[in-house]
Amino acid sequence: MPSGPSTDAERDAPALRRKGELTAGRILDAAEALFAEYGYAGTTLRDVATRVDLRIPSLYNHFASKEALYAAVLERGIGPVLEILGEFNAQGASRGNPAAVIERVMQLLQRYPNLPRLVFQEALAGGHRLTPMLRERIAPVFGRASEMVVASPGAGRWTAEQVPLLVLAMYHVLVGYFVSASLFADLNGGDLLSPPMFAQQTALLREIVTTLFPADPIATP
Amino acid sequence: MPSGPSTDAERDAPALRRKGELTAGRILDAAEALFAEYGYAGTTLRDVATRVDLRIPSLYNHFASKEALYAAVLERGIGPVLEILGEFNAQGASRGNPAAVIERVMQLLQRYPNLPRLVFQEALAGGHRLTPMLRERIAPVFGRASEMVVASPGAGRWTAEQVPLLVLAMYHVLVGYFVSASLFADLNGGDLLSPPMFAQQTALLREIVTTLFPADPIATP
Amino acid sequence: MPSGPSTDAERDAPALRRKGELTAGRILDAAEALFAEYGYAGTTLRDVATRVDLRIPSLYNHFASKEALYAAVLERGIGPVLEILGEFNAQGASRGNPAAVIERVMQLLQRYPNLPRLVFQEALAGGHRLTPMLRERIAPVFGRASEMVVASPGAGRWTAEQVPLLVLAMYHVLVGYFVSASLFADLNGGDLLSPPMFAQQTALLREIVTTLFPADPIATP
Amino acid sequence: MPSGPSTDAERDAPALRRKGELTAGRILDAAEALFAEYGYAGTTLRDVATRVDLRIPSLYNHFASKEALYAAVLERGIGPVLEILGEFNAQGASRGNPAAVIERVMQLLQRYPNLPRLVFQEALAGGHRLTPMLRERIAPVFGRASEMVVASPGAGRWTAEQVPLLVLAMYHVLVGYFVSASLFADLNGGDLLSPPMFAQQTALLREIVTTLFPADPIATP
DNA sequence: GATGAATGAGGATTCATTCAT
DNA sequence: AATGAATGAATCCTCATTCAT
Repeated sequence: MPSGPSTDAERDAPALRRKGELTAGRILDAAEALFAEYGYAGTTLRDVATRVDLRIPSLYNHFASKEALYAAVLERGIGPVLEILGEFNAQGASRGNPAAVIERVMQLLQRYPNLPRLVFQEALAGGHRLTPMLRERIAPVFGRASEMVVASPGAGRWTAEQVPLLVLAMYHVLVGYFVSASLFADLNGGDLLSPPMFAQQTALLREIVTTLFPADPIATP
Repeated sequence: MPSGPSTDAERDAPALRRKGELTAGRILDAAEALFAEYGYAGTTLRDVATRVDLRIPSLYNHFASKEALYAAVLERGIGPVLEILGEFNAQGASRGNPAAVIERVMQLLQRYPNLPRLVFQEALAGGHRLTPMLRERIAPVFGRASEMVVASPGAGRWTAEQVPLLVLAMYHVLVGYFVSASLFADLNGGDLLSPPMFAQQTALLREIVTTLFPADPIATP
Repeated sequence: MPSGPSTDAERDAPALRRKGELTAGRILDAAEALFAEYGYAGTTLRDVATRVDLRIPSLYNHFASKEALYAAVLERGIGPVLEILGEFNAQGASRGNPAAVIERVMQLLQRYPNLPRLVFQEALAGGHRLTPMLRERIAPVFGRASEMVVASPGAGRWTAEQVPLLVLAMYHVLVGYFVSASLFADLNGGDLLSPPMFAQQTALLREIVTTLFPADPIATP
Repeated sequence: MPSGPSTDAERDAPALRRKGELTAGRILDAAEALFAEYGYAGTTLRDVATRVDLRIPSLYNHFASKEALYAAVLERGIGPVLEILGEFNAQGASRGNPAAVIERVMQLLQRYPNLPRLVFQEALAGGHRLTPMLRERIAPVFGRASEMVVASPGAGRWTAEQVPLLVLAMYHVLVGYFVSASLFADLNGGDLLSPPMFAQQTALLREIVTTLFPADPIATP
């Protein structure tokens, strides 16, 4: 049980901190959505402030600059995903079941739908704004993914040089799905982010992976 | 009898027009590269003008506004590709050889490396700036691609509902390759746009397609 | 019991608001003089800012746009005059003493010397920038002035159809005096806005009105 | 009968000159209307060129600059009126019939309806753009008008100091009628420039003048 | 005489940021 | 923590003007 506030002076300190963090969170939420949709240059602090019903200068009480806010958004968004991927790889790389990984990642992305778009914004811009730290943490994920593919039963059909490109391709299929959602809705009418469509995409991915990495090693003599 | 009156105004028009069109072309080149890299909001007319070694107001002699310039870039970039895809589909849909199509498209994209990035910029932004005209011309390409997949020999393994998602996935693999080039270089060190890498990617795609749509339907019992 | 929660945000609001309103007032003053002299198109925000010793963007902290600033100038300038005229008419229409009205209006205009020029700028431009609200409030003033003329003792010499034109003529004499001041100085050398000249003009107007509307109805059989 | 063009070389010279002057005239027409409505600053060469269906640089074949065009408009507009007023005064000053003068001026202004607005634009701006030449020619008109008033039979009621103000007032009544036309239409609904309204105004002016300067000096003891 | 292309100067407006309150 | 006021820098765009054609 938490101890209540004792002296008069510090009475509301924790409450305030809590409130402050709460506001910071709301700012991050708003900024994430806007950065994902309009990119860094296309997002203004005015937009962010409006969404949080604050005045612009108040944002500076929580983040030192627009760049810092952007970095925080990326960190908060990418960080957890990287961690989960990391854990997953740690346990599972040996078992090497690509289909299971992909399913897990789809679940992740469903929960963080802005993430793929943020990452793509970055990819388009050359990633120059990614914190070096973030970069350092993204690279190994790619590496481990490649290792996992190599270790998978059906990997025999692919050469060592093809594997990174294969991982890249899978990454594009996964992430592109989210990025193209609004354009696809425009052209085709279907809402890619709706649960049924999402389930279909997951199933399709499973099938694709199973085809490319047949679990039955007999198929690849 | 004097020769028919020729308006003074039109005397030297051709020469001027030629020069003007040339400049317009250079502006489009510069704008295309910049829009592809920095997006619409991240690109300034100052950047464009600097690249063409013109002063900003001169741009307005060729394009009515930044938006109009952007539209012209998209039109000039996407237009030809759509036409080629259209022709290709027209002839080939019957034969339905996805691998060949993909190879052809890779060649196209190699010649227009900015195109995929432009399209993804649009996809991220929701495509709101795509001319309705452009929209109308993109949709059928997707449609015909789906038809072609359905008509291909190895299509048996995929349901009708899966096909559009499958096409979307292939599209992401194709296009994403170009978009991620700079990020990939950062993480992995390899230059995706170098000829050898490019050849490898093409080969990989062929193999993927052959696996997903085995030409010999017997292979998929 | 603690006193009700007072939002942090509103703590020092009054002081700030006071300062802000003061600045807004100074901006209005400067803009009024400039709009009156150079018109809407001929006045730049740079001129306004310079007069108030502010930088241009600061103007936008007080007025949303140049148009909004112009509207505010008109409202602040015309509003009070319309109110005073309204009150005056309300009391005096019955007594119907045109000479008194004119004298009162002259005093008003002397206090708001920019007003006539603003109004004339608008008249020349077709009044398209007058707020509909302002328009609605100007019309009745003209109407009541006409009624007052009709009700005046010496009105007998003018037909009903002539009255509006007569009011218009008086309005032009009144307002034109201020508008032509600088041109008159140029041509004639006299300063129309100097007190003695002003007194003479007032006397002249009284005489003109008395002649046109002789208080002694006997003179008009 | 005029001699036709003789040698081949100069064949079309007069025709060209004629055509050029014609174009210049059309430019002046367009510019006059625009300057009258929007003022000097509010009128752009683009507007003028559009009205004449020319491109902007062509205007420079006829007028050296925007200022020069403005000066030419004023000269062409005010010049004839000044001349006519001059002639009129020359003959009539002795007879001194103000009512006749006013009627004549009204006819003039009806033919040059943009003139009053141009002049008022100038008055508001302080007349700084009036050619010195124009200034020199305007002043004497005012002077002679004053003399005429003094010489008129009913002048007895006005002091020498009042006369210039009286002339100024009459001038405002005359000219303001045209300036306020569009605003009046807005407020009152009547079209001041329609022939019946115009006739009424002329009649009213005659009556006003007759009242202020009774032809029968006996009436003013 | 007419015009396309080019441009310096300047237009209104927005943006990210700071500071006092 | 929140905000009104202020601002330097930069935004897109327009304007009057020139020049080669």
